Amino acid sequence: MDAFEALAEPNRRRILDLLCAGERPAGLLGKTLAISQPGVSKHLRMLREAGLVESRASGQKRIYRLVPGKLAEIDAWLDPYRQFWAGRLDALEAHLERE
Amino acid sequence: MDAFEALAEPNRRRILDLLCAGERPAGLLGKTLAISQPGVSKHLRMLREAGLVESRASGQKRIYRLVPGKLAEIDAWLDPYRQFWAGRLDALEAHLERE
DNA sequence: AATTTCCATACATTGACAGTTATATATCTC
DNA sequence: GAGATATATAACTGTCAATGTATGGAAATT
Repeated sequence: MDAFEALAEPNRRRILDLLCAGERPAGLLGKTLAISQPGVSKHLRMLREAGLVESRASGQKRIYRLVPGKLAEIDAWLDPYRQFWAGRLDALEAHLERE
Repeated sequence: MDAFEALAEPNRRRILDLLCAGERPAGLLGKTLAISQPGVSKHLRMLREAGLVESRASGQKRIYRLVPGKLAEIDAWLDPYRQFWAGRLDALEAHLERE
């Protein structure tokens, strides 16, 4: 499961949104988002396999935290597209098309 | 099909990468990426439904072009996460956690 | 008008994933 | 150590996407 696939699921994005505010135990994530316990656990597993989160044990609990590296990669992937919504390169594009 | 789902498929991202260099007819996209003709057509349909591309007819051909709006939305979604890979807010996060 | 080109769509198959239920494992409390 | 809590995993099911094959339809060519 790569990062793009992991982000395709809305609940997983909501989990990341919560973790953006700081690390959280798995159970709290499930309760906050009203997802079943096995549901959260599997989403967290996929987020882990995608490299988007990490976990550590703390007593009975597993505390999850965001790992920003993969999101930074996506941010970098977006880079060539930024020129489009900046709207600055219509003329350049037309020029390239002519060649 | 929303934009995140559309981006989950590697060939669709490659299509967008090609369109980033300028508009292209469907057939050329398929030939460049070595995808079957129905394959490209269906990927393009999903990209259209996700609002990531638009097409216009030109004779027999359908010319596809990038529509940057949805990518800009994803860019905006990433915004709260940028603080993480900037690495500037560890202290702030710890502070928030203490409350 | 017959043929070719370019593209979309219908159909069928396969595989992956989301959700539920039930169970297993580890930790904590008493 | 017995029971309760927190999490992970297994098994099952329904749904949907990805792909291949075949077909349909519009525009260009002859």
